[in-house]
Amino acid sequence: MLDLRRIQENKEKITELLKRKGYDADFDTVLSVDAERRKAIGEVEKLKAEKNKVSAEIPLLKKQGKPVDGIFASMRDLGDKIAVLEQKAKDLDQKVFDLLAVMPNIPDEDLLGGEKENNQVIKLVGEQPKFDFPMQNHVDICTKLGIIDYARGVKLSGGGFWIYRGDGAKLEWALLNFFISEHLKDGYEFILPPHQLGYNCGFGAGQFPKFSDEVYWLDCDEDRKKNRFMLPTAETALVNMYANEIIDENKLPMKFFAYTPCYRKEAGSYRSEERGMIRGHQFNKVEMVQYAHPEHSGEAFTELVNKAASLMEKLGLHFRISKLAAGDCSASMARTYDIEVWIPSMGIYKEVASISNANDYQARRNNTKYRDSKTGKVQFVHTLNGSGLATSRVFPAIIEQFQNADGSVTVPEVLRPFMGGQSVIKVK
RNA sequence: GGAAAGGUAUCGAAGUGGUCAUAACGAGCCGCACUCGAAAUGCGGUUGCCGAGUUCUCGGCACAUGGGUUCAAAUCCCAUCCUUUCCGCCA
Repeated sequence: MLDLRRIQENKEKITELLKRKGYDADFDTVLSVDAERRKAIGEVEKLKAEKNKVSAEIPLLKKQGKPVDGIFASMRDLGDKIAVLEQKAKDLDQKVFDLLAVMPNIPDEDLLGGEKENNQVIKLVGEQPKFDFPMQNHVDICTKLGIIDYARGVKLSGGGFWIYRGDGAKLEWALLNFFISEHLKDGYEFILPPHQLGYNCGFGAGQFPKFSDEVYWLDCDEDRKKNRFMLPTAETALVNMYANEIIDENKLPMKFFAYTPCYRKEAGSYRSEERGMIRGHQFNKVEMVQYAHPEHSGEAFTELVNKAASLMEKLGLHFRISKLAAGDCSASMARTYDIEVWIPSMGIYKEVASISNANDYQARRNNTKYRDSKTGKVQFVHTLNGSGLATSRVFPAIIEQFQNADGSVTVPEVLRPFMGGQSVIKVK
């Protein structure tokens, strides 16, 4: 949610920044509706003040035995007038809210405008592996090794689902355990949230109302606001834990991570170009979230990027870090860096982690505040999130980057303690 | 799923149509006094949102949420949500 006061003061600047995101903001409409709203509120409050004044006098008059019937009649009229004006003010307030609710976050000033083509690679780690044998893609390798059962996954649930089995399940679980153990070392609190969330969580995270068709809905009430949905990322849960609360300033920054599956419709994506588990309806992810003091959210962002990158480095994978152009950042985010892993069979880098700073955008939507000791005022916190990491891209990258001539796959050293010391996955 | 009780500030809790909503009473927290210091004690302070003029003041709103009755609702009525206890069912 954008700050209307800030828009009022910096209309041109913010309009220009949002243009970089490809969003054409109509601030004149919101501001004029808001002016109407404030005027209506002024009128209502004036009448209410009068009503309150007279109401306070009634018991005194009664005590003195003076007649009050005439006053009752005029108060009834006043009440009717107030009701009409109040409804008007309420409608205008809702209108301002609705207009603001669909506006994306303001991108940081150092971001380039435009979409993916303007993303900047800011770091390249390792190098593309060379194979002196015919390279295979991860779907073929996994199928031959019997560690991912795509066919039976489809049988159970349709396209976009698969079954991890045997060493595949062990490798997946080892990855998650490795991530978890690293985050625990860094002092992040481990959270296992519900996988079904209420509408308010989607709104608070900034995914609703615009993108509410991209998640799986449960229940069958016609009103979506009464239903729950399967979380598309643990961020949606973590970022709403302190909604409507005032956090002690000295508790900031608060650092969390959660493991959950992520459930996404992924409607309209090109399955044929993204074979195997590159894009599924359910994938596992460990997600990091920080609640930060506004003055220190930049440092928190760097920390999250470094944490995600260090996981990739410890796995020994070749990857790069990209700073996203404004138009490639999601609506809620002011800045995003992606960590992208090399998928040899596709010849491209695929996102395994996305680290973002929402600034106060999410906190404004779900009312998450802290009391500032300097000013004594309550203010919105900054929320940041980052994958740490999603396995569904890391898994194929491991399979492909660490494949051997005989069709086996070498297990990264850091994962071996979580796989009972197993160093290679081969046909049984 | 059935029954009962309940939801008021940071916490406990009083208030059962108006003259007790910053909201009694108790605790916490902050400041001051007493003290060499601390404890104890005493005194004072301690909600958020919105609007108007803007270092302060004035006004409005908020007693789970949304409606209703009334000149007037924390209080009466309806609906919804949540909590606790008991019963039933159960991985």
